[in-house]
Amino acid sequence: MNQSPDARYEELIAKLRARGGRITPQRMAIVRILADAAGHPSAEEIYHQIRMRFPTTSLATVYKVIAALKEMGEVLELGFADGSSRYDGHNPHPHAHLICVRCRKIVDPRVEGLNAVPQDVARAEGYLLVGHRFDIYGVCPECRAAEAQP
Amino acid sequence: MNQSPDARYEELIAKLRARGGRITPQRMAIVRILADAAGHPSAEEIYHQIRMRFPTTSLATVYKVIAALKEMGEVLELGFADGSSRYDGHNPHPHAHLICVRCRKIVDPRVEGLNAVPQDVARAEGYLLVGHRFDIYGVCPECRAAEAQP
DNA sequence: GTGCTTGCAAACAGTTTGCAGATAG
DNA sequence: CTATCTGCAAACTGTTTGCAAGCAC
Repeated sequence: MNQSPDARYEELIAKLRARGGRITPQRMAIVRILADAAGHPSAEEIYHQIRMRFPTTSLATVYKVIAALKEMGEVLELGFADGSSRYDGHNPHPHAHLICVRCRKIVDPRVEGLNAVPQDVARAEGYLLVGHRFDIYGVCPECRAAEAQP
Repeated sequence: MNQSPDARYEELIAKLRARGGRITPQRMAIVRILADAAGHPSAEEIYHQIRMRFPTTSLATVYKVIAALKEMGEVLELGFADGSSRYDGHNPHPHAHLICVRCRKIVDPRVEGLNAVPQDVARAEGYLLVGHRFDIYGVCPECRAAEAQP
């Protein structure tokens, strides 16, 4: 999961093809953006980036390609209460996220001693574990500095 | 926070009044439902319960009253990716939730060794902690039994 | 050539808002 | 009496869907 953007790109394209999917220019571009992304882009952000190279690409296509990758378990969707979503194409397994409430930046922090918690809690209550989500909300260093002298 | 439904009801009404709010029959009924609720009702569920007693109450009023209680920090909103929300009128502080992906039931599980994690992670990354959210997804015992013989 | 994919536009759903009339204090 | 609250209906917003045309294989 700590592979290079290029390797991740090739992997996703190969998995799409193995599934019987067709490799269109739009799909290549969307997968490229997901593989290169340092952060957790939204559909709109992917859409705007795509438009630089393929100006006729539609937002609907972005959603459809992401949906296919989600079904394959290769993209993690972080859905928010306002109906918007952000996507992680690098690490599709549940992991903690640190979210700036001011600039909406999302990073993957290192978290200790959490791995067994979901399974332990589920078992204790008689549940079959399916997944989990752990979001920590805060103000990032840049936004703290910006708030200091507004 | 482990008070009786009646005490919680009185507390919420008193706080609404102290804020200069007016205590209408609709507000009394909505606060009653939140204070009595064992689970985490949705706006629709509150709306349906209200209608048994005050059949002219509108969904908009339910949302407006909940919004006022949220602003006062007395109700915790759990917003989901589909745009829907569930509300906890008992414990407005962030805490873990165990959510059945089949029947959507939400319970508050006991979780060990998590208290310091959000603050530790935020500090380690230079963030100012604002809050957090920890959802564990699973299939509840009742739904597991139901799935065994469909 | 076949059938998956694209792009447009309309639909969707829970929530929010504007406003006129009702009402708590 | 007057400012807040209610209820209706319309608006909002990111996402999803239906369908005809396009294109990968």
